[in-house]
Amino acid sequence: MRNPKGRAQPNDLSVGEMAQRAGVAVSTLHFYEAEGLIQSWRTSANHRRYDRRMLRRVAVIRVAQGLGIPLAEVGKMLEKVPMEGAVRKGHWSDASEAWRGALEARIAKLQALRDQLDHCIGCGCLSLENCPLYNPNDSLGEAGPGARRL
Amino acid sequence: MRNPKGRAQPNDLSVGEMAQRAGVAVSTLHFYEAEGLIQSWRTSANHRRYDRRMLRRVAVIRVAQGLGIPLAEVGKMLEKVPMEGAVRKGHWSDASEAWRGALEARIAKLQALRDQLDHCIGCGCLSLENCPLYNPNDSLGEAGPGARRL
DNA sequence: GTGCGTCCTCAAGTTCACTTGAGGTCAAGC
DNA sequence: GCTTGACCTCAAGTGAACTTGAGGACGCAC
Repeated sequence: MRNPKGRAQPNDLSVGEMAQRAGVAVSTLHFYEAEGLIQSWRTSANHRRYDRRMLRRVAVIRVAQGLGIPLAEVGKMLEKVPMEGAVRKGHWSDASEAWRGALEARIAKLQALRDQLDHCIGCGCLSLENCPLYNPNDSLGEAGPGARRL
Repeated sequence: MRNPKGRAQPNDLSVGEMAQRAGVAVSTLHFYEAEGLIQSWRTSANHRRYDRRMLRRVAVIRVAQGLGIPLAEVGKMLEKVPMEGAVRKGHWSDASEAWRGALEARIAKLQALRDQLDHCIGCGCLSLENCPLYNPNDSLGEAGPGARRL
């Protein structure tokens, strides 16, 4: 990506600037770029330059990370939002729609945990079968890290 | 732990039984035990036997895991509940109390994400400074995996 | 022309939460 | 007496999400 706009964009950000403004390490941006989550173009000195919209993408990635959603999922969601060309509001809302169900489920689960932690744990219903909280098979980032079965 | 009760407890569970009932792999139980999250005694054949209350501990661990809370945090919370002797309801509610604040915060964050995903992402406020969602420094499992700075 | 700061790449290291594998014990059933 | 199944230990591997380190390039300032 060697400056697709064909000219210098003084508003574009260097890695250092991006890192500072997004609150992440430079190495993290390198990593996200290698994973295809964000994109940059290069100056003649081979330095990265980021369009400001990448800031928004990074912010979304971090929020999702904070909620325990794996990068692969975030990546799928972000595919709906173009990196170049016009980004309409509709792109983002299309993307967000895909997450609504999972978010709702997560909220419900957390609320159930909060409301029932005393009672539910106290009464033993967390011993599995009857508990509304304990449902091993749900998706979107609930798998967690670690080696998985083949 | 060589049967502290001094006699066979026919209601106690083997690893296999525990694994099946808790919905986790046998290796996971070995791992949790090595981490001090659960406890067992051994038969004369050196096989593990679990008190039924360990089922509840495992369930709590799994729920917490599903919410992205790291094992170290879960361990601290579980320290409040004794592994042997009488477990009173108060033990669990004491333990749960420590989590309330963090759970509330998490719920609020998720709700904000749900309610504002369209608008917030669409309008660009996720570009950091103004966004109620994007707050890099909070605790209880929001750090995520990976190498950390020394 | 010599620092200094910022950037580059690529390989290897790290943490967490497990899983997998090799090699072995023990009790029950045929 | 041999196989089968469930269990044991200990070491090493795995995947995700990064970080750290080595070695080097570029551009500006003095």
